[in-house]
Amino acid sequence: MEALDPLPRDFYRRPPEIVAPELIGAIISYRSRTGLAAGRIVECEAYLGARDEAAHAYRGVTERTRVLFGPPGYSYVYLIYGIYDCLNFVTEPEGSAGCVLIRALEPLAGLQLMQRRRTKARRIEDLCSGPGRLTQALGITTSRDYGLDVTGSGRLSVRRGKAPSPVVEVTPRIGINVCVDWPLRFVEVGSRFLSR
DNA sequence: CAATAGATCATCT
DNA sequence: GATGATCTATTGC
Repeated sequence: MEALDPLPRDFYRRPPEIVAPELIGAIISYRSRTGLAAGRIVECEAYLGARDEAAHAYRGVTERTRVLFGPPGYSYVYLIYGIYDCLNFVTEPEGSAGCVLIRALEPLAGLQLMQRRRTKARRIEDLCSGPGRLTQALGITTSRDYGLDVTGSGRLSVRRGKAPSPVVEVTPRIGINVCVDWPLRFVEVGSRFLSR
């Protein structure tokens, strides 16, 4: 797993609607004190920044959205509904604020660790199938993991997946109430590990 | 199986 | 003071 190269910063320095479909099949790994956990991205969504009313960056720079306007290839983590953390990767050149929300993973490594963090998950399919679920399974939190460089070998990294490339399908995004019809959600066709 | 309520708090108005 | 890029448990058919 460590043998695969991380995706370079240039990969992220492009529009999120281009980066997102290419992230399907890529591998996220996270090292915590208790061990390593990793999964393959099977579902994600693009958020476009200034041209996208559903994006956090739409209303400009704030304390929370600061990293979104910085250089690409960093983590944007935030708390939603007071309970769950959501993981995004910053795209676009510095000054422009696109990002990709990771919505579901196919668990690959550290399954036992994930299981321990998500005692409510009864099946493997429930471990990482949702934005709040995967952060819980990996142990990612807003306070610890905001603004990490994911292009190196730090505790959070994203690596290119193995061939063959997955078949990707586009659908509208989930859980928002503006720009509802925009085709910016990307999933691996036929995956058992998607969110509902 | 589908619909719905409740949890819970950082961020923004 | 209102509002979420969600998840789970519970209720009802």
